[in-house]
Amino acid sequence: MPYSPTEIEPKWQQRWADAGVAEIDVTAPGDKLYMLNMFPYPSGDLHVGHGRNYILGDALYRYFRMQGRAALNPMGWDAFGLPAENAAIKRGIHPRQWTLGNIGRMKEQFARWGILYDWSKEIASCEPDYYRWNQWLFLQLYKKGLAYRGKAPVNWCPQDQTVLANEQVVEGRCERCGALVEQRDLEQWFFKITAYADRLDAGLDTLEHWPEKVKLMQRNWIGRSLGADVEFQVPFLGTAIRVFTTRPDTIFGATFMVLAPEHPDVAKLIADHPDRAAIEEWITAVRNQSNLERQEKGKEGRFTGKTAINPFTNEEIPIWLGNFVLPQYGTGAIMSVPAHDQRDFEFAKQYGLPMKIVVGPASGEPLELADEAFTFKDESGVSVDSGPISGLPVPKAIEKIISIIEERGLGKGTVRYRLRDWLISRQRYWGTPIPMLYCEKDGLVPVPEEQLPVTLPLDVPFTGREGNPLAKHEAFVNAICPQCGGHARRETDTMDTFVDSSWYFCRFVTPRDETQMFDSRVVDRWLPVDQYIGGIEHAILHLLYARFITRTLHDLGLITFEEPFTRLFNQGVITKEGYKDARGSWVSPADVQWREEKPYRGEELLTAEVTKMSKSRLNVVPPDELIARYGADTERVYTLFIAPPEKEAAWSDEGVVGAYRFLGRVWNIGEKLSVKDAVLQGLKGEPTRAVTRKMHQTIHAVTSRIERFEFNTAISALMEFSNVLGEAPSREAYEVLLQLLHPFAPHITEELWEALGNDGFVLTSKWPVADPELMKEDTVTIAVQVNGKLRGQVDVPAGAAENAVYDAVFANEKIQQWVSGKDIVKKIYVPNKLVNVVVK
RNA sequence: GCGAAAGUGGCGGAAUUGGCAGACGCGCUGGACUUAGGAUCCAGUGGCCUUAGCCGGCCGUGUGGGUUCGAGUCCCACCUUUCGCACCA
Repeated sequence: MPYSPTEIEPKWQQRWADAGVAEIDVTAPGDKLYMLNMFPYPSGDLHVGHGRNYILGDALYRYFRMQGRAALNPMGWDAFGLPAENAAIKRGIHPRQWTLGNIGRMKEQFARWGILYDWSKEIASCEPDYYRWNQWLFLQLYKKGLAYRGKAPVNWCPQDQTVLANEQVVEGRCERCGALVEQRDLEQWFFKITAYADRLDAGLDTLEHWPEKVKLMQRNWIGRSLGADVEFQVPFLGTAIRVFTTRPDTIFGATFMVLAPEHPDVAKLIADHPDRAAIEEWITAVRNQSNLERQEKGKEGRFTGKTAINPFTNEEIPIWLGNFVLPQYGTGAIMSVPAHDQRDFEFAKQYGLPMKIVVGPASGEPLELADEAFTFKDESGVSVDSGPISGLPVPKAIEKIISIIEERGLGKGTVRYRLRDWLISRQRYWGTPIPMLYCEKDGLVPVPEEQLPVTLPLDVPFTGREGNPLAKHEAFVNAICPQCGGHARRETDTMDTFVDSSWYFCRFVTPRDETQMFDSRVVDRWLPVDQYIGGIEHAILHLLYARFITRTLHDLGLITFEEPFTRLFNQGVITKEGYKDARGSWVSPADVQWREEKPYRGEELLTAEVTKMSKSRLNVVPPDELIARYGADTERVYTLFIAPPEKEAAWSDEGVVGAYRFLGRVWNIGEKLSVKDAVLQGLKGEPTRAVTRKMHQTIHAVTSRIERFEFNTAISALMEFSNVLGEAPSREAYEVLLQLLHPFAPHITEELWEALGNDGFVLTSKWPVADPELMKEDTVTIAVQVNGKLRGQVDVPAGAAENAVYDAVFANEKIQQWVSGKDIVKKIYVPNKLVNVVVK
């Protein structure tokens, strides 16, 4: 019988499901292991690029099961979000219906890939029994002052008609739709993530099993910097303006001050300015610019006409307004040290402001300002012309000047963060309603916990215009104030979907609990998640929010851990060639003709570009055809074999057949072994010494490589083993091959396992253990170098004494040609398998 | 500009502690089987030279130096690419 995956795969998928092999009782004892793939947004059809993520997780899950671990592997749906609403507007289908339809299709797809999830724990964030706990969480944070409503300059996406978190703005554009983001002053809901900035930063040091890259990205995003707040007296105001600087050691070189145009003291400072109107006009223009526009326009400033006193030089320094000073960071005011800061330098040059050198190289050579500021950041620089800190290297100077600043009451050493509060409100329908009321009498009133959930009404019209459809739903908007019983208006903003995904991993262990967010005792047993798997695109947003919310849950006394994910793995994306026409539109591969190895559509030459697989680029490989032709096992093996899993990998339709041939060979060996013919019984005998050795080497290799996420080389080791087995089949070794191959190709291995007459699943069999003694080679090949050149090879028994190796080497005829009797052997090295003979 | 990672055949990629570079697979070449092959199986496959053939030799892991008996691997300098951040004082 030839290998026919389409016949065997559905059968085994059904059997696993019927046996409920992945369902786990979280209260039963066992060596727990919580595996988790980031729950997906149910956008519809999955392609082979998505498959990589889940196949990888499933292979690992099956491996841990065979190791005897009580492994939990749940799956759910990050089911709220904009695409559902856009589908509703475009196609008239309700977001819920669209979402549930996609979920159904994706579940089928997971099954066809042979992926095992514990579906008894499935959750969908768009269901009231899930999102009511979002609302409950919101109320707890509100009580603690960690959720608040505030007016702030926010990012507004004119395309999606909603505000965005800072994290969702990429290069000044909406991360989702690419529209240019505008700055607007709006009342919005925030989570006070900044209150946890220090803990989120410090916690990164405890994450030993996270990729360094992700930790670095988070660290940069949190942006902790040490420095000092210093007050500069402003005689005109009669008070001081406070600046933040990370380089207080350069304060003797602060020759002017720059305020953000939004700074609160600006109005007073320019009140009597002769050109007040012009300056105000400029300020308005700057305020309306996005960060991107500000940067593109270059540095611009206006002189206020007023001065401040440098507290160390006692000189009067001019106060300027500058578009490059950010209102949200530090105090919105800076002391400018043009000699030692590139931005200050450019500004000073542009407006002819004075510069003063106060740090020089440790060598003492004099400096001359040319086109750049000198930014000594370490011991390579020493303070000069700086009174009490002159002569000190930069780090020491910073330390000393801060203590002087504090002694003299001018300010203090401070830590500032780049991180800003998390804007969580969205003016969209398909999300968790924020459980707040606006009472005409009592103002802002939280919805009492016993009234949760605030259910999202389903009967709303989707026009795509005039903002949030929820606001037009009278029955939803009108409410009764729980405090005074009078009329209240319900908050119609919904929560950012990142709120949903910042605690879902806790819900999975007790997903049907109707009385609480989760059962703390069970959560404390199963969490933190032992192995979290997902794309690098979540390195900042999701992972930072999840770490933040986990800490708030900890502080609420609900859990005892602070970091939600012990190990993190980010798989790389799958790429494929796409084709663009002259206008830059993507062309369907079906319309591409190849002429002289170049892609054409009709007479038009197209350009080929390798990019991430995506629907819009028309370069997706749908798994259905692939599975119909080669089977899911082939896709699984190919996907894992293609490249190291953390790396980007280029999909190759030809490459797939390699995996298919490999499985075909494994199948054929099984055929030989299971034939009843007595003539072939000889094949079922004991494995030869060479096969036994290879078997143990392979067990060792596959085990250690799976543990290190080196799936590509784990599979190559299995290919080698099967090549050896093909020459000398043996049942014992073959069963081991099936077990080692199972995590990667579960269906074919189950089928062959059964054909050999075994009871039960391979999945539930015990992972083989390698015997180090049997792994060793009998002989060692010695390569001999004479004067650094390879001159011959000798086989010696493994573990031979040095003298025996030496004798064997010189008994070899070939080597003798290169060594004359007069030569003196100076050194002999026997590390593993290479002898190096050096002659004079 | 700042930060991080990576450069190995035609391609994806292997190479515990420095120890036979190119495992495994794709592709390619030749052969077998075929009405057919874009199916399957077998063999070969880094480059150059040498040989009737076996054998043999030289070069080779981005570039240039260094350490070492020995370097893809360690050290120094440089080049290139990718990714992340980007007026954060």
